[in-house]
Amino acid sequence: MTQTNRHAAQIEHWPFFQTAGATVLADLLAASFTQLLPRNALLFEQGEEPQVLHLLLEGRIGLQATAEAGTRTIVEIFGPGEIVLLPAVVLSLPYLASAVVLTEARVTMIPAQLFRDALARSLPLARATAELLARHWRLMVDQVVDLKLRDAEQRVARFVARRVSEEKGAAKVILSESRSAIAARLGMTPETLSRALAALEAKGKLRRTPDGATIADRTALGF
Amino acid sequence: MTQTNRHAAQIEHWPFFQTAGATVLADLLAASFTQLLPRNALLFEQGEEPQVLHLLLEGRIGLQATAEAGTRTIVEIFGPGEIVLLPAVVLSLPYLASAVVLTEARVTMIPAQLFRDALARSLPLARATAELLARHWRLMVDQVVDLKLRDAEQRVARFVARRVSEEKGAAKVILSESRSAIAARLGMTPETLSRALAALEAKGKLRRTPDGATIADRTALGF
DNA sequence: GCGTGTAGTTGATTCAGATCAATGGATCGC
DNA sequence: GCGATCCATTGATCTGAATCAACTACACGC
Repeated sequence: MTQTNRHAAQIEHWPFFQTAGATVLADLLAASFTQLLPRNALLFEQGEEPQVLHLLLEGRIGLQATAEAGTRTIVEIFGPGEIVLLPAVVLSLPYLASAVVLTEARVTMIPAQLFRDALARSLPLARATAELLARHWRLMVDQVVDLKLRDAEQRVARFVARRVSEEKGAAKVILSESRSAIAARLGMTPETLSRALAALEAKGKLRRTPDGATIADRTALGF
Repeated sequence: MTQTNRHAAQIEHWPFFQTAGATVLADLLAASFTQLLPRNALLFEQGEEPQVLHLLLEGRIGLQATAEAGTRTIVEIFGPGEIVLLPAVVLSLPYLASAVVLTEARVTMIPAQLFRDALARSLPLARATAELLARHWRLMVDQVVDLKLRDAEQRVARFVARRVSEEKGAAKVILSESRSAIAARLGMTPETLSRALAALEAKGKLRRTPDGATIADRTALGF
Protein backbone atom coordinates (compact mmCIF):
# COMPACT_ATOMS: atom_id res chain seq x y z
CA MET A 1 0.00 0.00 0.00
CA THR A 2 2.84 2.35 0.78
CA GLN A 3 4.17 1.16 -2.54
CA THR A 4 0.98 2.21 -4.22
CA ASN A 5 0.84 5.61 -2.62
CA ARG A 6 4.36 6.29 -3.65
CA HIS A 7 3.36 5.90 -7.28
CA ALA A 8 -0.06 7.49 -6.99
CA ALA A 9 1.42 10.96 -7.32
CA GLN A 10 2.90 9.96 -10.65
CA ILE A 11 -0.21 8.27 -11.97
CA GLU A 12 -2.59 11.07 -11.14
CA HIS A 13 -0.84 13.28 -13.64
CA TRP A 14 -1.61 10.93 -16.50
CA PRO A 15 -4.00 12.53 -18.97
CA PHE A 16 -6.32 9.58 -18.59
CA PHE A 17 -6.84 10.19 -14.88
CA GLN A 18 -7.03 13.93 -15.35
CA THR A 19 -10.16 13.22 -17.35
CA ALA A 20 -11.41 10.42 -15.13
CA GLY A 21 -11.08 12.49 -11.95
CA ALA A 22 -9.16 12.18 -8.71
CA THR A 23 -11.96 10.49 -6.77
CA VAL A 24 -12.18 7.60 -9.20
CA LEU A 25 -8.43 7.23 -9.19
CA ALA A 26 -8.26 7.08 -5.42
CA ASP A 27 -10.94 4.38 -5.46
CA LEU A 28 -9.08 2.32 -7.99
CA LEU A 29 -5.69 2.66 -6.38
CA ALA A 30 -7.02 1.65 -2.96
CA ALA A 31 -7.04 -2.00 -4.00
CA SER A 32 -4.11 -1.83 -6.38
CA PHE A 33 -0.56 -3.06 -6.01
CA THR A 34 2.70 -2.39 -7.77
CA GLN A 35 5.27 -4.87 -9.00
CA LEU A 36 8.72 -4.73 -10.50
CA LEU A 37 8.94 -7.30 -13.27
CA PRO A 38 12.11 -8.65 -14.87
CA ARG A 39 12.72 -8.89 -18.57
CA ASN A 40 10.87 -11.78 -20.23
CA ALA A 41 8.24 -11.98 -17.50
CA LEU A 42 4.73 -12.66 -18.73
CA LEU A 43 1.98 -10.29 -17.58
CA PHE A 44 -0.70 -12.52 -19.04
CA GLU A 45 -1.20 -15.02 -21.80
CA GLN A 46 -3.33 -15.15 -24.92
CA GLY A 47 -6.71 -16.71 -24.07
CA GLU A 48 -6.69 -15.79 -20.37
CA GLU A 49 -9.50 -13.79 -18.82
CA PRO A 50 -8.25 -10.40 -17.63
CA GLN A 51 -7.91 -10.29 -13.84
CA VAL A 52 -6.25 -6.91 -13.49
CA LEU A 53 -5.67 -3.75 -15.48
CA HIS A 54 -2.01 -2.87 -15.95
CA LEU A 55 -0.62 0.64 -15.60
CA LEU A 56 2.90 0.81 -16.91
CA LEU A 57 5.08 3.12 -14.80
CA GLU A 58 8.49 2.23 -16.20
CA GLY A 59 9.92 -0.07 -18.82
CA ARG A 60 8.43 -1.49 -21.97
CA ILE A 61 5.90 -4.23 -22.55
CA GLY A 62 5.23 -6.02 -25.81
CA LEU A 63 1.92 -7.37 -26.95
CA GLN A 64 2.74 -10.71 -28.51
CA ALA A 65 0.31 -12.63 -30.70
CA THR A 66 0.68 -16.24 -31.79
CA ALA A 67 -0.99 -17.58 -34.94
CA GLU A 68 -2.22 -21.14 -35.44
CA ALA A 69 1.07 -22.14 -37.06
CA GLY A 70 2.88 -21.17 -33.89
CA THR A 71 4.52 -18.18 -35.46
CA ARG A 72 4.68 -15.11 -33.24
CA THR A 73 4.77 -11.40 -33.70
CA ILE A 74 4.64 -8.27 -31.60
CA VAL A 75 1.56 -6.20 -32.28
CA GLU A 76 2.42 -3.21 -30.14
CA ILE A 77 5.04 -1.99 -27.71
CA PHE A 78 3.81 -0.02 -24.70
CA GLY A 79 5.95 2.48 -22.84
CA PRO A 80 5.89 4.37 -19.53
CA GLY A 81 2.62 6.15 -18.78
CA GLU A 82 0.50 3.81 -20.86
CA ILE A 83 -2.40 1.62 -19.88
CA VAL A 84 -2.00 -1.90 -21.19
CA LEU A 85 -4.89 -3.82 -22.74
CA LEU A 86 -7.83 -1.80 -21.61
CA PRO A 87 -10.08 -3.33 -24.30
CA ALA A 88 -10.02 -6.84 -22.84
CA VAL A 89 -10.84 -5.46 -19.39
CA VAL A 90 -13.68 -3.33 -20.75
CA LEU A 91 -15.20 -6.23 -22.66
CA SER A 92 -14.46 -8.98 -20.13
CA LEU A 93 -13.21 -11.06 -23.02
CA PRO A 94 -10.11 -13.26 -23.14
CA TYR A 95 -6.89 -11.57 -24.21
CA LEU A 96 -6.13 -12.13 -27.86
CA ALA A 97 -2.42 -11.70 -27.25
CA SER A 98 0.14 -12.24 -24.51
CA ALA A 99 2.05 -9.45 -22.78
CA VAL A 100 5.79 -9.85 -22.38
CA VAL A 101 8.11 -7.60 -20.41
CA LEU A 102 10.69 -6.32 -22.90
CA THR A 103 12.72 -4.24 -20.45
CA GLU A 104 12.45 -4.38 -16.69
CA ALA A 105 9.07 -2.87 -15.90
CA ARG A 106 7.26 -1.35 -12.95
CA VAL A 107 3.57 -2.07 -13.22
CA THR A 108 0.61 -1.04 -11.08
CA MET A 109 -2.26 -3.49 -11.18
CA ILE A 110 -5.89 -2.63 -10.58
CA PRO A 111 -8.38 -5.47 -10.13
CA ALA A 112 -10.37 -5.70 -13.36
CA GLN A 113 -13.71 -6.06 -11.61
CA LEU A 114 -13.06 -2.93 -9.60
CA PHE A 115 -12.35 -1.03 -12.78
CA ARG A 116 -15.49 -2.31 -14.48
CA ASP A 117 -17.59 -1.38 -11.45
CA ALA A 118 -16.17 2.11 -11.52
CA LEU A 119 -16.88 2.29 -15.23
CA ALA A 120 -20.53 1.51 -14.55
CA ARG A 121 -20.76 4.32 -12.02
CA SER A 122 -18.53 7.10 -13.26
CA LEU A 123 -19.28 9.07 -16.39
CA PRO A 124 -15.90 10.83 -16.44
CA LEU A 125 -14.16 7.45 -16.26
CA ALA A 126 -16.29 6.11 -19.10
CA ARG A 127 -15.46 9.13 -21.20
CA ALA A 128 -11.75 8.86 -20.45
CA THR A 129 -11.93 5.21 -21.43
CA ALA A 130 -13.69 6.00 -24.70
CA GLU A 131 -11.11 8.63 -25.56
CA LEU A 132 -8.19 6.38 -24.76
CA LEU A 133 -9.62 3.56 -26.83
CA ALA A 134 -10.26 5.93 -29.71
CA ARG A 135 -6.61 6.96 -29.58
CA HIS A 136 -5.44 3.37 -29.48
CA TRP A 137 -7.62 2.52 -32.45
CA ARG A 138 -5.97 5.29 -34.41
CA LEU A 139 -2.54 3.95 -33.51
CA MET A 140 -3.47 0.57 -34.89
CA VAL A 141 -4.84 2.12 -38.06
CA ASP A 142 -1.54 3.91 -38.42
CA GLN A 143 0.32 0.63 -38.10
CA VAL A 144 -1.86 -1.06 -40.71
CA VAL A 145 -1.19 1.78 -43.14
CA ASP A 146 2.50 1.49 -42.32
CA LEU A 147 2.55 -2.21 -43.08
CA LYS A 148 0.59 -1.86 -46.28
CA LEU A 149 2.18 1.20 -47.83
CA ARG A 150 5.74 1.59 -46.56
CA ASP A 151 8.80 -0.54 -47.10
CA ALA A 152 11.06 -1.84 -44.35
CA GLU A 153 13.46 1.10 -44.37
CA GLN A 154 10.68 3.69 -44.10
CA ARG A 155 9.04 1.80 -41.25
CA VAL A 156 12.29 1.69 -39.32
CA ALA A 157 12.91 5.40 -39.93
CA ARG A 158 9.46 6.30 -38.64
CA PHE A 159 9.82 4.07 -35.62
CA VAL A 160 13.08 5.70 -34.61
CA ALA A 161 11.78 9.20 -35.31
CA ARG A 162 8.79 8.65 -33.06
CA ARG A 163 11.01 7.64 -30.21
CA VAL A 164 12.89 10.93 -30.33
CA SER A 165 10.02 12.97 -28.98
CA GLU A 166 9.70 10.55 -26.10
CA GLU A 167 13.34 10.72 -25.06
CA LYS A 168 14.47 13.85 -23.27
CA GLY A 169 17.94 14.13 -24.87
CA ALA A 170 16.46 15.26 -28.16
CA ALA A 171 18.60 13.54 -30.74
CA LYS A 172 19.60 10.44 -28.81
CA VAL A 173 17.28 7.46 -29.06
CA ILE A 174 17.64 4.49 -26.78
CA LEU A 175 16.27 1.23 -28.10
CA SER A 176 16.41 -0.85 -24.96
CA GLU A 177 14.19 -3.64 -26.22
CA SER A 178 15.86 -6.45 -28.14
CA ARG A 179 16.29 -5.96 -31.86
CA SER A 180 14.14 -8.98 -32.53
CA ALA A 181 11.28 -7.41 -30.55
CA ILE A 182 11.51 -4.20 -32.57
CA ALA A 183 11.74 -6.17 -35.79
CA ALA A 184 8.60 -8.13 -34.88
CA ARG A 185 6.73 -4.93 -34.03
CA LEU A 186 7.70 -3.56 -37.45
CA GLY A 187 6.72 -6.71 -39.30
CA MET A 188 10.16 -7.75 -40.45
CA THR A 189 13.02 -10.05 -39.45
CA PRO A 190 15.94 -8.92 -37.27
CA GLU A 191 18.19 -9.25 -40.30
CA THR A 192 16.09 -6.82 -42.29
CA LEU A 193 15.95 -4.38 -39.37
CA SER A 194 19.72 -4.50 -39.10
CA ARG A 195 20.14 -3.83 -42.80
CA ALA A 196 17.61 -1.00 -42.74
CA LEU A 197 19.49 0.70 -39.90
CA ALA A 198 22.74 0.24 -41.82
CA ALA A 199 21.15 1.78 -44.92
CA LEU A 200 19.86 4.78 -42.93
CA GLU A 201 23.32 5.25 -41.48
CA ALA A 202 24.87 5.11 -44.94
CA LYS A 203 22.49 7.88 -46.00
CA GLY A 204 23.57 9.96 -43.02
CA LYS A 205 20.12 10.01 -41.44
CA LEU A 206 21.32 8.51 -38.17
CA ARG A 207 24.33 7.00 -36.47
CA ARG A 208 24.06 3.59 -34.86
CA THR A 209 25.15 3.09 -31.26
CA PRO A 210 25.14 -0.22 -29.37
CA ASP A 211 22.07 0.78 -27.35
CA GLY A 212 20.18 2.76 -29.96
CA ALA A 213 20.96 5.54 -32.39
CA THR A 214 21.71 9.22 -32.76
CA ILE A 215 19.49 11.15 -35.11
CA ALA A 216 21.11 13.51 -37.57
CA ASP A 217 17.96 15.03 -38.97
CA ARG A 218 14.65 14.13 -37.48
CA THR A 219 12.48 15.38 -40.33
CA ALA A 220 14.63 13.47 -42.82
CA LEU A 221 13.40 10.30 -41.18
CA GLY A 222 9.97 11.07 -42.52
CA PHE A 223 7.86 11.27 -39.43
CA MET B 1 -37.73 13.22 -40.80
CA THR B 2 -40.15 10.60 -42.03
CA GLN B 3 -37.07 9.12 -43.61
CA THR B 4 -35.36 8.98 -40.26
CA ASN B 5 -38.26 7.46 -38.43
CA ARG B 6 -38.57 4.80 -41.03
CA HIS B 7 -35.06 3.65 -40.22
CA ALA B 8 -35.21 4.28 -36.49
CA ALA B 9 -36.91 0.94 -35.91
CA GLN B 10 -33.97 -0.79 -37.55
CA ILE B 11 -31.29 1.18 -35.73
CA GLU B 12 -32.74 0.72 -32.27
CA HIS B 13 -32.07 -2.99 -32.50
CA TRP B 14 -28.35 -2.45 -32.95
CA PRO B 15 -26.41 -3.77 -29.96
CA PHE B 16 -24.79 -0.38 -29.55
CA PHE B 17 -28.10 1.38 -28.95
CA GLN B 18 -29.41 -1.44 -26.80
CA THR B 19 -26.61 -0.54 -24.41
CA ALA B 20 -26.90 3.20 -24.92
CA GLY B 21 -30.64 3.26 -24.25
CA ALA B 22 -33.73 4.29 -26.19
CA THR B 23 -33.90 7.82 -24.78
CA VAL B 24 -30.45 8.69 -26.02
CA LEU B 25 -31.17 7.22 -29.40
CA ALA B 26 -34.36 9.24 -29.79
CA ASP B 27 -32.41 12.38 -28.94
CA LEU B 28 -29.75 11.64 -31.50
CA LEU B 29 -32.11 10.67 -34.26
CA ALA B 30 -34.21 13.80 -33.81
CA ALA B 31 -31.63 15.86 -35.67
CA SER B 32 -30.39 13.11 -37.97
CA PHE B 33 -31.01 12.54 -41.64
CA THR B 34 -30.62 9.60 -43.99
CA GLN B 35 -29.06 9.53 -47.43
CA LEU B 36 -28.69 7.03 -50.22
CA LEU B 37 -25.19 7.31 -51.63
CA PRO B 38 -23.99 5.95 -54.98
CA ARG B 39 -20.87 3.87 -55.47
CA ASN B 40 -17.68 5.93 -55.33
CA ALA B 41 -19.25 8.73 -53.31
CA LEU B 42 -17.01 10.21 -50.64
CA LEU B 43 -18.41 10.42 -47.11
CA PHE B 44 -15.50 12.50 -45.93
CA GLU B 45 -11.86 13.07 -46.68
CA GLN B 46 -8.63 12.51 -44.80
CA GLY B 47 -7.80 15.64 -42.80
CA GLU B 48 -11.38 16.92 -42.49
CA GLU B 49 -12.94 17.63 -39.12
CA PRO B 50 -15.83 15.25 -38.46
CA GLN B 51 -19.19 16.99 -38.86
CA VAL B 52 -21.47 14.00 -38.49
CA LEU B 53 -21.39 10.44 -37.24
CA HIS B 54 -22.29 7.86 -39.89
CA LEU B 55 -24.56 4.90 -39.22
CA LEU B 56 -24.40 2.42 -42.09
CA LEU B 57 -27.80 0.87 -42.80
CA GLU B 58 -27.02 -0.81 -46.11
CA GLY B 59 -24.08 -1.24 -48.43
CA ARG B 60 -20.36 -1.17 -47.78
CA ILE B 61 -17.99 1.66 -47.04
CA GLY B 62 -14.22 1.53 -47.28
CA LEU B 63 -11.82 3.44 -45.11
CA GLN B 64 -9.13 4.62 -47.50
CA ALA B 65 -5.79 5.97 -46.34
CA THR B 66 -3.28 7.80 -48.49
CA ALA B 67 0.43 7.89 -47.63
CA GLU B 68 2.80 10.74 -48.42
CA ALA B 69 3.85 9.06 -51.65
CA GLY B 70 0.26 9.22 -52.83
CA THR B 71 -0.19 5.48 -52.59
CA ARG B 72 -3.55 4.37 -51.23
CA THR B 73 -4.91 1.44 -49.35
CA ILE B 74 -8.12 0.36 -47.69
CA VAL B 75 -7.76 -0.03 -43.96
CA GLU B 76 -11.18 -1.44 -43.21
CA ILE B 77 -14.46 -2.24 -44.91
CA PHE B 78 -17.63 -1.50 -42.94
CA GLY B 79 -20.89 -3.31 -43.54
CA PRO B 80 -24.56 -2.88 -42.65
CA GLY B 81 -25.22 -2.22 -38.96
CA GLU B 82 -21.84 -0.65 -38.30
CA ILE B 83 -20.94 2.77 -37.00
CA VAL B 84 -18.28 4.38 -39.14
CA LEU B 85 -15.37 6.29 -37.63
CA LEU B 86 -16.56 6.83 -34.12
CA PRO B 87 -13.00 7.57 -32.90
CA ALA B 88 -12.63 10.80 -34.85
CA VAL B 89 -15.99 12.01 -33.57
CA VAL B 90 -15.13 11.11 -29.98
CA LEU B 91 -11.79 12.88 -30.13
CA SER B 92 -12.82 15.84 -32.32
CA LEU B 93 -9.72 15.20 -34.34
CA PRO B 94 -9.36 15.26 -38.13
CA TYR B 95 -10.03 12.00 -39.93
CA LEU B 96 -6.85 10.11 -40.72
CA ALA B 97 -8.49 8.39 -43.66
CA SER B 98 -11.19 9.02 -46.25
CA ALA B 99 -14.42 7.06 -46.48
CA VAL B 100 -15.49 5.79 -49.90
CA VAL B 101 -18.79 4.15 -50.77
CA LEU B 102 -17.91 0.73 -52.19
CA THR B 103 -21.45 -0.41 -52.93
CA GLU B 104 -24.52 1.79 -52.95
CA ALA B 105 -25.05 2.70 -49.32
CA ARG B 106 -27.83 4.01 -47.10
CA VAL B 107 -26.35 6.10 -44.32
CA THR B 108 -27.92 7.88 -41.37
CA MET B 109 -25.99 10.91 -40.21
CA ILE B 110 -26.01 12.31 -36.70
CA PRO B 111 -24.45 15.75 -36.09
CA ALA B 112 -21.12 15.14 -34.36
CA GLN B 113 -21.61 17.87 -31.80
CA LEU B 114 -24.96 16.39 -30.79
CA PHE B 115 -23.31 13.05 -30.25
CA ARG B 116 -20.49 14.53 -28.20
CA ASP B 117 -22.99 16.44 -26.05
CA ALA B 118 -24.91 13.26 -25.43
CA LEU B 119 -21.66 11.50 -24.57
CA ALA B 120 -20.99 14.13 -21.90
CA ARG B 121 -24.40 13.56 -20.34
CA SER B 122 -25.18 9.88 -20.72
CA LEU B 123 -23.26 7.19 -18.90
CA PRO B 124 -24.87 4.34 -20.86
CA LEU B 125 -23.87 6.01 -24.11
CA ALA B 126 -20.31 6.47 -22.89
CA ARG B 127 -20.14 2.83 -21.90
CA ALA B 128 -21.56 1.68 -25.23
CA THR B 129 -18.97 3.85 -26.96
CA ALA B 130 -16.14 2.40 -24.90
CA GLU B 131 -17.27 -1.13 -25.68
CA LEU B 132 -17.62 -0.48 -29.38
CA LEU B 133 -14.20 1.12 -29.56
CA ALA B 134 -12.68 -1.79 -27.65
CA ARG B 135 -14.17 -4.16 -30.22
CA HIS B 136 -12.88 -2.09 -33.10
CA TRP B 137 -9.43 -2.04 -31.57
CA ARG B 138 -9.45 -5.80 -31.44
CA LEU B 139 -10.44 -5.98 -35.10
CA MET B 140 -7.46 -3.86 -36.00
CA VAL B 141 -5.15 -6.01 -33.90
CA ASP B 142 -6.48 -9.00 -35.76
CA GLN B 143 -5.69 -7.36 -39.07
CA VAL B 144 -2.15 -6.51 -37.98
CA VAL B 145 -1.57 -10.12 -36.97
CA ASP B 146 -3.02 -11.21 -40.30
CA LEU B 147 -0.67 -8.98 -42.25
CA LYS B 148 2.37 -9.99 -40.25
CA LEU B 149 1.88 -13.72 -39.95
CA ARG B 150 -0.24 -14.99 -42.83
CA ASP B 151 0.46 -15.16 -46.53
CA ALA B 152 -1.83 -13.86 -49.26
CA GLU B 153 -3.75 -17.09 -49.75
CA GLN B 154 -4.51 -17.50 -46.05
CA ARG B 155 -5.67 -13.91 -45.77
CA VAL B 156 -8.04 -14.33 -48.68
CA ALA B 157 -9.39 -17.58 -47.24
CA ARG B 158 -10.08 -15.95 -43.87
CA PHE B 159 -11.70 -12.94 -45.48
CA VAL B 160 -14.11 -15.09 -47.45
CA ALA B 161 -14.81 -17.35 -44.47
CA ARG B 162 -15.76 -14.39 -42.30
CA ARG B 163 -18.25 -13.20 -44.86
CA VAL B 164 -20.13 -16.50 -44.73
CA SER B 165 -21.55 -15.90 -41.29
CA GLU B 166 -22.82 -12.53 -42.41
CA GLU B 167 -24.68 -13.80 -45.44
CA LYS B 168 -27.93 -15.63 -44.86
CA GLY B 169 -27.53 -18.27 -47.58
CA ALA B 170 -24.90 -20.15 -45.61
CA ALA B 171 -22.41 -21.27 -48.21
CA LYS B 172 -22.84 -18.50 -50.76
CA VAL B 173 -20.69 -15.41 -50.33
CA ILE B 174 -21.34 -12.26 -52.29
CA LEU B 175 -18.37 -9.98 -52.78
CA SER B 176 -20.11 -6.92 -54.12
CA GLU B 177 -17.18 -4.56 -53.63
CA SER B 178 -14.66 -4.34 -56.43
CA ARG B 179 -11.81 -6.85 -56.37
CA SER B 180 -9.33 -4.03 -56.11
CA ALA B 181 -11.04 -2.79 -52.93
CA ILE B 182 -10.87 -6.24 -51.37
CA ALA B 183 -7.26 -6.63 -52.46
CA ALA B 184 -6.37 -3.29 -50.85
CA ARG B 185 -8.13 -4.27 -47.63
CA LEU B 186 -6.09 -7.49 -47.59
CA GLY B 187 -2.81 -5.74 -48.32
CA MET B 188 -2.18 -7.22 -51.75
CA THR B 189 -2.64 -6.39 -55.42
CA PRO B 190 -5.73 -7.38 -57.42
CA GLU B 191 -3.55 -9.81 -59.37
CA THR B 192 -2.48 -11.60 -56.22
CA LEU B 193 -6.07 -11.75 -54.97
CA SER B 194 -7.16 -13.27 -58.26
CA ARG B 195 -4.43 -15.87 -58.09
CA ALA B 196 -5.19 -16.69 -54.47
CA LEU B 197 -8.85 -17.29 -55.29
CA ALA B 198 -7.79 -19.47 -58.23
CA ALA B 199 -5.50 -21.46 -55.93
CA LEU B 200 -8.25 -21.95 -53.34
CA GLU B 201 -10.56 -23.15 -56.12
CA ALA B 202 -7.91 -25.58 -57.35
CA LYS B 203 -7.71 -26.99 -53.82
CA GLY B 204 -11.48 -27.42 -53.77
CA LYS B 205 -12.02 -25.02 -50.90
CA LEU B 206 -14.39 -22.80 -52.85
CA ARG B 207 -15.87 -22.22 -56.29
CA ARG B 208 -15.61 -18.83 -57.91
CA THR B 209 -18.70 -17.12 -59.23
CA PRO B 210 -18.79 -13.77 -61.03
CA ASP B 211 -20.20 -11.97 -57.99
CA GLY B 212 -18.46 -13.88 -55.22
CA ALA B 213 -17.86 -17.48 -54.33
CA THR B 214 -19.42 -20.66 -53.04
CA ILE B 215 -17.79 -22.22 -50.04
CA ALA B 216 -17.18 -25.93 -50.07
CA ASP B 217 -15.93 -26.31 -46.51
CA ARG B 218 -15.98 -23.33 -44.23
CA THR B 219 -13.61 -24.71 -41.62
CA ALA B 220 -11.15 -25.68 -44.36
CA LEU B 221 -10.76 -21.99 -45.06
CA GLY B 222 -9.13 -21.65 -41.70
CA PHE B 223 -11.34 -19.21 -39.90
C1' DG C 1 -25.28 -2.92 -83.57
C1' DC C 2 -20.60 -1.54 -82.55
C1' DG C 3 -16.70 0.85 -80.76
C1' DT C 4 -14.85 2.26 -76.21
C1' DG C 5 -13.83 1.97 -71.54
C1' DT C 6 -13.25 -0.54 -67.31
C1' DA C 7 -12.51 -4.56 -64.31
C1' DG C 8 -10.87 -8.96 -63.88
C1' DT C 9 -7.89 -12.80 -65.09
C1' DT C 10 -3.66 -15.03 -66.61
C1' DG C 11 1.27 -15.08 -67.92
C1' DA C 12 6.29 -13.45 -67.66
C1' DT C 13 9.62 -11.07 -65.18
C1' DT C 14 11.55 -8.57 -61.30
C1' DC C 15 12.53 -7.37 -56.68
C1' DA C 16 12.11 -6.65 -51.58
C1' DG C 17 12.58 -9.10 -47.95
C1' DA C 18 12.82 -13.95 -45.94
C1' DT C 19 15.68 -17.70 -45.13
C1' DC C 20 19.97 -19.99 -44.57
C1' DA C 21 24.65 -19.60 -43.08
C1' DA C 22 28.78 -17.68 -40.96
C1' DT C 23 31.07 -14.47 -38.00
C1' DG C 24 31.85 -11.12 -34.30
C1' DG C 25 30.87 -9.31 -29.81
C1' DA C 26 28.86 -9.22 -25.45
C1' DT C 27 27.51 -11.23 -20.98
C1' DC C 28 27.38 -15.10 -17.79
C1' DG C 29 28.74 -18.84 -14.80
C1' DC C 30 32.36 -21.21 -12.86
C1' DG D 1 40.35 -16.05 -17.17
C1' DC D 2 37.86 -18.83 -20.30
C1' DG D 3 34.56 -21.46 -22.68
C1' DA D 4 29.47 -21.32 -23.46
C1' DT D 5 25.52 -18.95 -24.87
C1' DC D 6 22.94 -15.45 -26.77
C1' DC D 7 22.28 -11.55 -29.87
C1' DA D 8 23.40 -8.53 -33.58
C1' DT D 9 25.45 -8.00 -37.95
C1' DT D 10 26.84 -9.23 -42.59
C1' DG D 11 26.82 -12.19 -46.71
C1' DA D 12 24.58 -15.51 -50.17
C1' DT D 13 20.56 -17.44 -51.89
C1' DC D 14 15.72 -18.15 -52.45
C1' DT D 15 10.86 -17.03 -52.85
C1' DG D 16 6.23 -14.75 -52.45
C1' DA D 17 4.20 -11.16 -54.16
C1' DA D 18 4.68 -6.84 -57.04
C1' DT D 19 5.12 -5.19 -61.47
C1' DC D 20 4.65 -5.21 -66.31
C1' DA D 21 2.04 -6.92 -70.11
C1' DA D 22 -1.56 -9.26 -72.83
C1' DC D 23 -5.95 -10.70 -73.31
C1' DT D 24 -11.03 -11.35 -72.12
C1' DA D 25 -15.57 -10.13 -70.72
C1' DC D 26 -18.83 -7.16 -69.80
C1' DA D 27 -21.30 -2.56 -69.40
C1' DC D 28 -22.15 1.81 -71.50
C1' DG D 29 -23.20 5.43 -74.82
C1' DC D 30 -24.34 6.62 -79.27
